[in-house]
Amino acid sequence: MNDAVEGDGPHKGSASLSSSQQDYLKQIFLLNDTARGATTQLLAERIGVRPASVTGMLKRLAEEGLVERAPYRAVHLTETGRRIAVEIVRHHRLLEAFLSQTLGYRWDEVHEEAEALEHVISERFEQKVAELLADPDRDPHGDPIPTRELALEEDQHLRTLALLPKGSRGTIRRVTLQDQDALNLVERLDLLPGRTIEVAGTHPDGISLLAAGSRFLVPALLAAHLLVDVAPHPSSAPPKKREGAGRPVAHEQ
Amino acid sequence: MNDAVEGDGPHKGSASLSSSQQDYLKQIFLLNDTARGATTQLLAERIGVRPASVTGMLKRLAEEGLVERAPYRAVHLTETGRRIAVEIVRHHRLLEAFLSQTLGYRWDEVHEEAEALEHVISERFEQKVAELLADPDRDPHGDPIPTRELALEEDQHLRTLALLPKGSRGTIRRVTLQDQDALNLVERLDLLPGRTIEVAGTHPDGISLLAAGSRFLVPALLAAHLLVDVAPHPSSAPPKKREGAGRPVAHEQ
DNA sequence: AAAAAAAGTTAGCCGATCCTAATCGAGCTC
DNA sequence: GAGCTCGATTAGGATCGGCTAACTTTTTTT
Ligand SMILES: [Mn+2]
Ligand SMILES: [Mn+2]
Ligand SMILES: [Mn+2]
Ligand SMILES: [Mn+2]
Repeated sequence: MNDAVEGDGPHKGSASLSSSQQDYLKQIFLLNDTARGATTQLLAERIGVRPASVTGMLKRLAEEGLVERAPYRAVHLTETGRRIAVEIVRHHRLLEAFLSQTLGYRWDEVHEEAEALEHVISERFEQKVAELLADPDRDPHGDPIPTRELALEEDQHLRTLALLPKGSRGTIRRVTLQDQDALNLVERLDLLPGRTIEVAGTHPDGISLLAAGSRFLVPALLAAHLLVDVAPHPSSAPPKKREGAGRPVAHEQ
Repeated sequence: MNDAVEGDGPHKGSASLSSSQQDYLKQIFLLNDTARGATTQLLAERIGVRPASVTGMLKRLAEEGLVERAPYRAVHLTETGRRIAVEIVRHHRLLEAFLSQTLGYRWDEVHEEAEALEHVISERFEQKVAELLADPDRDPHGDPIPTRELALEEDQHLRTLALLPKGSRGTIRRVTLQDQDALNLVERLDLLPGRTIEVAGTHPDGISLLAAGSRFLVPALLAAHLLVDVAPHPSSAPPKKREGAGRPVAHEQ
């Protein structure tokens, strides 16, 4: 069977690739600026297949000039591959914003639907949605939406909550999680993008937080995935030395 | 590869079938209340595959209890198969209404996009769109949208423009075409659903029409696909004997 | 009713994507 | 630096949904 959508256009657009290929490219892209890089195993986990399948697909993608790889090494995207990957990330995040804002999806419901739709919508759909939402630059999780020209803003000033010293204050801007349970917890704790918080203390198993008057513990695993826009520290509270393991933050979408 | 979406639920919902299987069921449904029925050849044409592929797929669908067939005969849907088919028709038409009304797609752009999206949206998406549009009962082509409970209104009072006698007046309600060129022509002639028309004369090669002041010829092939809500004939103009071949009207979606 | 035409089916094949089991290699441990 | 361990690859196979070519059945024509 040929899952690939028609339209083997001149520019090798994402439209000529199967959903599966698109997912591989997207995950390679998302893992690329991560500590370990896009390894066979991580890709297998993210995509939900066995490592052997990843090896097979990477070979095919390499043949098509979308990735560059050396056996036993992490893969990298070619420029063409990267363009397609970013295109899909744009679809995904734009769709999440759309589902949330226009269709009234709950915060934790958007991801799954976008995961399937991202491969199917046309450029026209993308365009119309972008218009309708007036070119949003963030999805509901705070992830930046690549522009129409596929430029992707980097969140250089954001810092992982897990690494903030006691006394830090700031605003949660991104939640880089996709696990349903984790998302539900974030919602129950009201730690959605926009929420202002203050670090009340650090512990080996998490971060004690002050937000909206109450104080509670954010598990370390969760804190590693909350990116905070740190407020310029008030002169009265000098920054403390940070602590906690610098576990790499893996983004989804 | 396994194209089928997960979710092998208890009720054998459409979600456990591949897009391909869904398209077969849909086309069988649409051809079923047609003169020739769902034959291998017609299915092959509609779906865009070779007849041999249709035979193969029908066997698989029969094994799964979705169709009943006897070799060399037209296929029929089982009750399960029908339910799934109608579900997909609902998705398709609801999506067309949505693309048109919410995203501002042009009349002739909606079909193709809906063709792909129909297999991918969740029940939640369907639900939210139906809410947003306040349960529309027609898509932009005038095709009835099955209800949430999958009831499908029949257009018994509508008649094919091709068969109307001279002097008939009425309102175009449905355009059962999907060919892009044909759709464009319909739009140029301004024969969209809602347009009031009067038959000025019948010819072997088409129907002469009075609409919005101007008079023009509608090719027979087109006229066969325009369904008209005929106005009660004014007492002064007695109905004439009809003429023209009773070519079966094949619907898409 | 025989022959021709059209429609449908079968057989054999292919490519895409997944799997398991077995093997191989890279990089850390001692 | 010899192993050991874990990650990666290869080999072989399954399934799905297409295709072509050849054959069979039905339908139409003569
Ligand atoms: Mn996806
Ligand atoms: Mn997101
Ligand atoms: Mn379809
Ligand atoms: Mn329609």
